[in-house]
Amino acid sequence: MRELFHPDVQQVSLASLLYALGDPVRLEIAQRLAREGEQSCSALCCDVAKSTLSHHFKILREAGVVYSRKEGTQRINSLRKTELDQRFPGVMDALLAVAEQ
Amino acid sequence: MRELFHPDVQQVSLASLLYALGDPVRLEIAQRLAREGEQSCSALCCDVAKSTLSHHFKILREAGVVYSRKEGTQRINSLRKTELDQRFPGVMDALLAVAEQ
DNA sequence: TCATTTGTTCGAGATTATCGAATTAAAGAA
DNA sequence: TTCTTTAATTCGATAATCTCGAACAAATGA
Repeated sequence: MRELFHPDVQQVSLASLLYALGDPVRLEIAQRLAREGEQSCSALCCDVAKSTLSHHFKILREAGVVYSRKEGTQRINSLRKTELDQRFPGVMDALLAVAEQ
Repeated sequence: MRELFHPDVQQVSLASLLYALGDPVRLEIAQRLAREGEQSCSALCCDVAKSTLSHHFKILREAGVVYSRKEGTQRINSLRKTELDQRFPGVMDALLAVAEQ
């Protein structure tokens, strides 16, 4: 498993961020990473094929939402909250607060 | 031109809202409606075909972002800000503030 | 070395996006 | 009324993206 690409969040557009979060599965992943902290892809298993989940993580990574580091045979994902807050002040907090209901 | 469907914003999911705003053209439309007030589709002309623009408006309408009323040969669009604020507290304000930069 | 676990990549079929052309609807002029 | 203009939607075709299962790759441990 080779290292994955992570963009500089400062280079990410708001539309890209919203696109990444504009899918029920991806939004739930972001929400759970925020609430439960970093975890592996399999721990976040949603009811989609694992290849589809991999695709969703790729989109989240490329939008700067998620950072994935490898640890053994798995990949641990975390929300890039600090960087997102810097680039998009108030946005993640508002989204996560609404998603909490 | 028949009347168009407008959903109850309370029934709209956060993912649907983000999906609708997760496109550069649609995000710009929402942003301009917020800043400049209601206006016709043609006044908002972006550099896409008008059939594509019509498609974008349909998505914005169905996500509860935009209300369109007919006036003569044109359609006047407005942001459903009050209802969006009620359903998604703080979200539109945060997005519009970031989009301002 | 071999099997297991965890994810990614590949290839195919389904869904969605974009465009130009045709259509509909309202308004105004002849 | 009939014709023209303006504004936007709908249609049909092509392009791009999504989802899935199957195959593959990389690290772990028996």
